[in-house]
Amino acid sequence: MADTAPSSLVSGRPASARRRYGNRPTMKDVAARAGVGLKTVSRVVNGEPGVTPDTERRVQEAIEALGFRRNDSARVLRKGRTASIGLVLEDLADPFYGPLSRAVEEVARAHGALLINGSSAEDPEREQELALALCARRVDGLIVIPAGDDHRYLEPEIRAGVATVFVDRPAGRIDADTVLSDSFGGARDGVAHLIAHGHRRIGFVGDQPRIHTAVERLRGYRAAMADAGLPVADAWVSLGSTAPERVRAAVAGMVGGPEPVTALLAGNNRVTVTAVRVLAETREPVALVGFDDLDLADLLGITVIAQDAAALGRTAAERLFRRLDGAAGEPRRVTLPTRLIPRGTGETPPPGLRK
Amino acid sequence: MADTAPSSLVSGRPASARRRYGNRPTMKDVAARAGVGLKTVSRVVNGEPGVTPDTERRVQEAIEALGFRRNDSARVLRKGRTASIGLVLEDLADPFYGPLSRAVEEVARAHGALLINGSSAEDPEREQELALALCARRVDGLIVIPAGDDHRYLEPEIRAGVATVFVDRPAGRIDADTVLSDSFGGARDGVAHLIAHGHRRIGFVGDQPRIHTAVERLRGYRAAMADAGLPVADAWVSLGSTAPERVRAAVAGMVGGPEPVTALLAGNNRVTVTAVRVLAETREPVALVGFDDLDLADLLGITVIAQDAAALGRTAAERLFRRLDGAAGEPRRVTLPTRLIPRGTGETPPPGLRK
DNA sequence: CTGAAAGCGCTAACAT
DNA sequence: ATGTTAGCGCTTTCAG
Repeated sequence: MADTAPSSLVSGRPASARRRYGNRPTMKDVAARAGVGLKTVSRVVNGEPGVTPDTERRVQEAIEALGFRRNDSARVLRKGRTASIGLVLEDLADPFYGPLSRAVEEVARAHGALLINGSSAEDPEREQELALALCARRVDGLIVIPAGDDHRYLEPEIRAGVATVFVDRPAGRIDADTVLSDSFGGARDGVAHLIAHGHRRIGFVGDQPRIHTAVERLRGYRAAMADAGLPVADAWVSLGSTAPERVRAAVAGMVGGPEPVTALLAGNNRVTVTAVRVLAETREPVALVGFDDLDLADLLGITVIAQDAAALGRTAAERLFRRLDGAAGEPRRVTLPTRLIPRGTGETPPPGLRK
Repeated sequence: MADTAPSSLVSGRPASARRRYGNRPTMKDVAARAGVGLKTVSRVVNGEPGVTPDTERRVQEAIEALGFRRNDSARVLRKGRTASIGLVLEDLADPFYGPLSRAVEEVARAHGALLINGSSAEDPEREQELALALCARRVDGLIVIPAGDDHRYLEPEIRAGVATVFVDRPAGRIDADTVLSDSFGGARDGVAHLIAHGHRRIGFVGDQPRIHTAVERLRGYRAAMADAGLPVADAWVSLGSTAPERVRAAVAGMVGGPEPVTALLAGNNRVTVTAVRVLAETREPVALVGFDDLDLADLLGITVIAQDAAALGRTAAERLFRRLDGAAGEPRRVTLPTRLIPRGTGETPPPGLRK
């Protein structure tokens, strides 16, 4: 066959020479089979006008017969838009981020875009690696839940036109659109709630201090205590890893120390879960308010400060697509409110006030 | 400037003519700035050998100065592999699928691939639309948690070389690699557990009958009852939507009917959650075993048949990449075991046997 | 209404 | 060690 002929002598590439994409037919193949020009196939595939019904039918038949499917990689290269966005989050397995991601996906879908997810595992390097890999794939936009606190590495990308929105935590050292929950206000409200129920010695167990929300929630905790004129003992505050062992030790220290707390604010869902386990074993009941709602928390009667993870994702995605649609203007910061849901653990009075 | 000159007269495209990808520099631009050939830039970017340290440095400088990042779309077009895989699941917000997806992501990452997620919302059409969109993007492989029961639409894709693995539920009308949990065995064990604790009238509330796992779990339920020589009243079995209202009605009917059940097998995590809520309000305690583990289920003392969602995802992804690495052979079906975790609700004896 | 030609940005194959 | 050329499969442009 023509296999050995120099390619410059044959206009078309012989079918047997196909290798890529596991032998997939191309528009050229469809055109040849339908006896039409390449562009006509393109028109049919993309539903563009200017094709007679008869021609269209012949092309459709060839498409069916060959099992053709448009190669979007090539399309993307030509068009310059991938109709996909990237989402860098901490851990897709975390019940907080699942709904957030799903909400982003729904907005993307409404805009005809696909979503590429990546988990940073709270590792700044991995966040950067992921975000840049997504940029190399030329996602149209990027939504980032930061693990690190320096996002200058994204500057060239943003300048090059990658719309970028930060969620849940603010960007570090760059100015960018951001959507946050009101961590400060939520924590303050939670602690005020405990104070209103008679507590004076209240502890706070939070995430690592390099995480923005952890610091904000601590601020909220301190603000509520200060507002009530209450002192805060050093032993009542513990920031660090949310690994169960660490949290367990922190909680145990607070309830078992010389100045034992009678109530606790748990800094996020993982902390809450462990705190509930530990407190189930204490003799005196300890009041608890957790940041982030949990499945089944109602059945367990856990009082929480709920964030709306889906709203966070939706808001961020909508802002992203508005930018992609050409919205100009300064980066904006949106803060979504939290909601205190009393369910029992937060309304337990301190021992002294008990009936 | 040369802007108006016909492009055939100028070797390079003037910088002002760039439009795509928001004005991004290309390798050509980098080459020009570094005063080297295009291929040399490619070598540096890809870490290929055969570049003097000095040349490399000059190229790196040009890359930095221009903020160049390789366009993977073009690379993909040329190489024929996208280094990405697709995962079509039901709902990323479901606590069962989050960990599954995360496990797939980890395996993908180990193979240098990105993961594109899509939620079918249990809609067969949407599943197909998503799967085919992923194929059009030329994902190297596809992992599908089926919503529909006819996957012949994937035949051309599979023939064209898209490695495909089904998880959690089997493929419909095509033969393909599949990874499942042992729904039948798990349900049978769960019901046997209840029978061993003295129950005779046991109900089953499951998902819609078009969902494979629902049917399998029902089979397991019936097998255990039959093994014990127990009859099954029609009123004790209810398949359908897992929406809270539907489940609530089904459970209420079973515990309040003329032949009230003393124990219940909940067909999946959503059913379990609602069942727990309903049963919390009944006068007589009703025993419960739930399919799928839940966060905090230990604190609530809910006995469950646990599936390992992460193992499901990991196993499927590993099979996928083995296929991508060239593994041949017939499609294989793997069934992962389930594990019964007694925590209380499944060990409650029926009223007659109570102390 | 239809098609030929150019080229998106990159890599493979082949010079030099 | 470095550069040149062709072409991945599609869309854009422009000519019939």
